[in-house]
Amino acid sequence: MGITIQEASRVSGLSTHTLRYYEQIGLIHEVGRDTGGRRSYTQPDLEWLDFLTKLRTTGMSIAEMCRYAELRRQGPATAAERRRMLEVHRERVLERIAQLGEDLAVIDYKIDLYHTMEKS
Amino acid sequence: MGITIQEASRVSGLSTHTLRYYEQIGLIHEVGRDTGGRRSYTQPDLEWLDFLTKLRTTGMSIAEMCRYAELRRQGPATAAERRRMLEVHRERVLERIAQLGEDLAVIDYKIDLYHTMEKS
DNA sequence: GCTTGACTTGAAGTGCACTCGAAGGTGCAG
DNA sequence: CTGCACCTTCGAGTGCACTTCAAGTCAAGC
Repeated sequence: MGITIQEASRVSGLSTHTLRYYEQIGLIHEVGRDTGGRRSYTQPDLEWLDFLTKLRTTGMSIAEMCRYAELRRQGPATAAERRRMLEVHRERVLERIAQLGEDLAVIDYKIDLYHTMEKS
Repeated sequence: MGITIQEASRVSGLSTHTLRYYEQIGLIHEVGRDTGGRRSYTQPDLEWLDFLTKLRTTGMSIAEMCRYAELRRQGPATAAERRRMLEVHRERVLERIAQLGEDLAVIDYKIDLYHTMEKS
């Protein structure tokens, strides 16, 4: 019914180690097991992993992701709180992008200086 | 002539610990000392720290910054190599910004979903 | 039936970038 | 002259996010 940890690793881009680690700390809840006790990842699992990865790459800490995952497990009653978490995170990402843009401008300026130096 | 490590910390936004650490690993070369052997930071030191901080916040590793600092110490002959390092880094930053933008769109979409959920 | 390779678990280890602690030196206020 | 804050060096410690290890289990191919 689901796919193996190897395939889930390939699809999600996370190592099998990381997949087990995420499960252990409660980021992915109760991944199903086949008859031999092996993990079996479903489509919803993979979609959740995908979203988790986006939170990670945008700089959310594992601890905060755990908090979000826990709220999610508690069901629809926590929807508003989860939304607020995402909104707070969204602001952080916007700030980060703005900061990167500023710093990039300085780096560009430096590169230009080097070009000028090399030509003269 | 220069300022104390406390003042340099305030101006640069780096802790005194970090300033000493950066010096120890060779990121800032030969910070001057006063008669009592205390560090004395000059304006060029502070400008260099500022640039280092921009490299850091844009994700350059300490190891790569050390490499850049070493080239800088070797003088103008290494200018082209330093420029190339910055150009490579620049590409990484651009990619990072693009990635953040994409992920942000997904987060925005999720926030929207929550709004819809809450209204219905 | 036996080997091979991928799976399971829990615990220990790694790398990065700091961050802190210990032990001692310096300079100024009272 | 004494206390006190702040400086020095060097080495050890911390937190995060994995990553690897050790020891054992299971299914498929020869």
